[in-house]
Amino acid sequence: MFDMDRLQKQSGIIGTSVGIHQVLEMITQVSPVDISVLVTGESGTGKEVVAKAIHQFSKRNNEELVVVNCGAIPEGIIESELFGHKKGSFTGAGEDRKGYFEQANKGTIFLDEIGETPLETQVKLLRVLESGEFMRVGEAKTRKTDVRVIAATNKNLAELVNNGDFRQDLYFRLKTVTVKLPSLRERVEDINAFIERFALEFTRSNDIRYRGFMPDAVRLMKQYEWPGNVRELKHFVEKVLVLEKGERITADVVKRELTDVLPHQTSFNPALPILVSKSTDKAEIDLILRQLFMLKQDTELIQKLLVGGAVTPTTATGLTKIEPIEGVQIPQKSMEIVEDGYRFIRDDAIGDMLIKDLEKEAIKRTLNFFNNNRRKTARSLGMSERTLYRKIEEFGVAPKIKSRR
Amino acid sequence: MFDMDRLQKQSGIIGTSVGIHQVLEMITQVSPVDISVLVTGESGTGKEVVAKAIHQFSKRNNEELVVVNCGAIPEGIIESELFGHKKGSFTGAGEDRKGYFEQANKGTIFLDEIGETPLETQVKLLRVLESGEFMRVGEAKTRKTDVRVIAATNKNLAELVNNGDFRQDLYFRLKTVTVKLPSLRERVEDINAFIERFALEFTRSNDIRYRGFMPDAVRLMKQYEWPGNVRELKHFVEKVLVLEKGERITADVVKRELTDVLPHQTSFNPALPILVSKSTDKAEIDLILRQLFMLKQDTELIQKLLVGGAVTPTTATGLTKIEPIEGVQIPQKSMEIVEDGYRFIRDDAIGDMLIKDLEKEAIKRTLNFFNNNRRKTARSLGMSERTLYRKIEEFGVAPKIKSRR
DNA sequence: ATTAAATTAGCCATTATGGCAGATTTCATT
DNA sequence: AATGAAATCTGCCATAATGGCTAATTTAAT
Repeated sequence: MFDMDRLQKQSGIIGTSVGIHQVLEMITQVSPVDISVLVTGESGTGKEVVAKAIHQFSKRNNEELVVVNCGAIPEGIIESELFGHKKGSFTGAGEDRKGYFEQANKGTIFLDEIGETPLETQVKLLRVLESGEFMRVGEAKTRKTDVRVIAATNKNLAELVNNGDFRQDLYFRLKTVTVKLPSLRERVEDINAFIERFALEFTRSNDIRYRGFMPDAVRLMKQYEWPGNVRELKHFVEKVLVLEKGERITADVVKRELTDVLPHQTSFNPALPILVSKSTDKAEIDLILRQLFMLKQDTELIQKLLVGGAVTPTTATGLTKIEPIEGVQIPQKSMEIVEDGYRFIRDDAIGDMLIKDLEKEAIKRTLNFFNNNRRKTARSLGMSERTLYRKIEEFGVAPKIKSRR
Repeated sequence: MFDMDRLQKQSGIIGTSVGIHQVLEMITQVSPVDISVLVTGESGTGKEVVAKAIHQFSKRNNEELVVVNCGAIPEGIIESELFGHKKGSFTGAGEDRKGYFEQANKGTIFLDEIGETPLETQVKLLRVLESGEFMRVGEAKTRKTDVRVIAATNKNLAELVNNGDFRQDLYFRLKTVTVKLPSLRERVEDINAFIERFALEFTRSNDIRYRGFMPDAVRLMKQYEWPGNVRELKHFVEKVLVLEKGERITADVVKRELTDVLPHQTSFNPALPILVSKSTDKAEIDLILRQLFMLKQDTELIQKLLVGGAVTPTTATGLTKIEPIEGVQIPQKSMEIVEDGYRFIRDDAIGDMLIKDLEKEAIKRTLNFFNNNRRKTARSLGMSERTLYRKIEEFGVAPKIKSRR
């Protein structure tokens, strides 16, 4: 059994509450064992973080972890995505396309929102769970994969089974081991740690001064239900930090902002029309800041989707240019304002990575970039080929697949 | 000839109007025949939907459909994107790579906004259309591909030819078969179906109650010109649903919102900064709301463009290296990104930095982060303090200014 | 079939790292 | 002002890592 402190540190799981302690214990127990895991918990409780931790501390951690959000894949293509299909080649002439199960061979696949999977697909999931066998769409041949499955849901699967929306056999199969994540209300004592963590991360990466939260403000936050759990808390912390512009966060601020939060926050805030009944300049400015902040979150999502530059900025030609608004101090992500010499490392990584981490990632991704060509990778990174081979061995970062010319 | 109902159901083409009926007829006729198709119609009329339907019911439907928005690709890289390039032919071309025509071999390529293609590129398009032959950028070798081409434009190509902006030979080649999509004003009787469809989709996915549109409201909408066609109608439906907060949509609402529609809905109103500096009344508040709503739409447009604009998601899989255009296949790429280890280094740095560079930057910035505290920096980076001192000396990255505690 | 390029890993000299220690300085607390 | 803890800084030495070199093998292009 390995060190719980190390687990918590390396996995990024925050908290000292009993509930989270049980989760950590469960992770230490199930990680080394090649068994299916079902992670349950309300939306926003960190199911993916847990899945990642399990993979990280499993025997498969040098293999791939493939994360699939079953709820976000349209029904029409989900089987193709999961199991692959017989199609024209993408990377080579004549090769069929692999699905996620094939991609995750030897590794782990995380099926988030498993309760959203169509019934027809569930049959096939059960099969691959039990025997590792699957077939690509449009193909008769049975293929094999060796994948550890971690599934997650925020729904009551038993209820879905009763309703006929989920297969009982698959349900029993998945829930061999269940890790239940507590909601934020069930782990109130962890809120302090979350606040500090989110605040520091956000202020650090956005060049906002941070002066902390007043104790009574934190107390108020602990009394709130947080239907959106950790994710909602994160957004809330970030929001008030922006709105208060570097000042200490008081109970008044928290009270005001929490009472303005509606139970179901969607991508567009229906609170908007209610707030317009205020009439002061301050309220208007706050409203505008609030909305701009949410739009900023949307653009942040888009940035993430863009993967920091996989698409050149020129491909955005023709899009509306959003002008800075004079007189309104909106912090810009410092990634967009690159100081001289700070060019390679993400801002939010500073203070959060070992040199070894950097090295490993650099090697892995540069190898990818050069299609696993060792010579080119070594030259590009400024290390000897001999050393590269050793580090590939050390990090386990490249398959023994040959790549020539 | 196959079932028209099945076609309409599976393709998602909405409408019962004569115009749309003719389109469906045309699709049934051209789909099974390996012939080039030109899809014309105003912006927002659903040209891509038609292209997808044609592919779906063609003999090539088990092969790839590659969707390319020619208008969104910068002139400088369009030939590289379409035909591929030889490594080293320009900055960033780390390896040889295939273009869309090669990728779509045996399948279909949809060239949206074909009228935006540069003249020099048109020559090469004509060649690949006629003989299937093309050359990668920076390479002399002729390659072959077998691709069905569907092109689309909202421009009058004949006029472009007269102006010398489009090649006549390419034009004649493309317009062998033309599918002309009617504007929304030409198919007013389809507006009911669109409204219901958009309303249900939007309210369902955003947890908004839906109480329908009053008949006189719909009547008003049928009298509007809809310069932005179906796309504009969709945005309008969504907007009023949000502003009316689940109440039934009345003719007053429609009248108010339609008369408030600005001529260029995609532009950002620079007046906004001015407005925030004044006291506001209801009308101005409404204006603010509308501007903000349009901003939201802009971000939605960005998302759509990136996910579905240049390359269709169906081509996305098996990403083994970071390539600029493949970055557009965002959903799958982001799944790869959440793999363990892809967290610290900026994407555009890969292939462009030495390990020493990373190390130097990491040390420098982590020192900054810890206010020049050597002990904390060394611990954070996972190196000995002794080594840190040496590297500080080696890199010359810190002043001899003391910093304690 | 041929050839150049690439992969892979052993060997050994050189270089880098980390542990340790001690002198000195700085900071926070009382 | 006094005190103790924390931090800075650098020499020394054992160990670990790197890089140059080599050769056998494999792969891809022609």
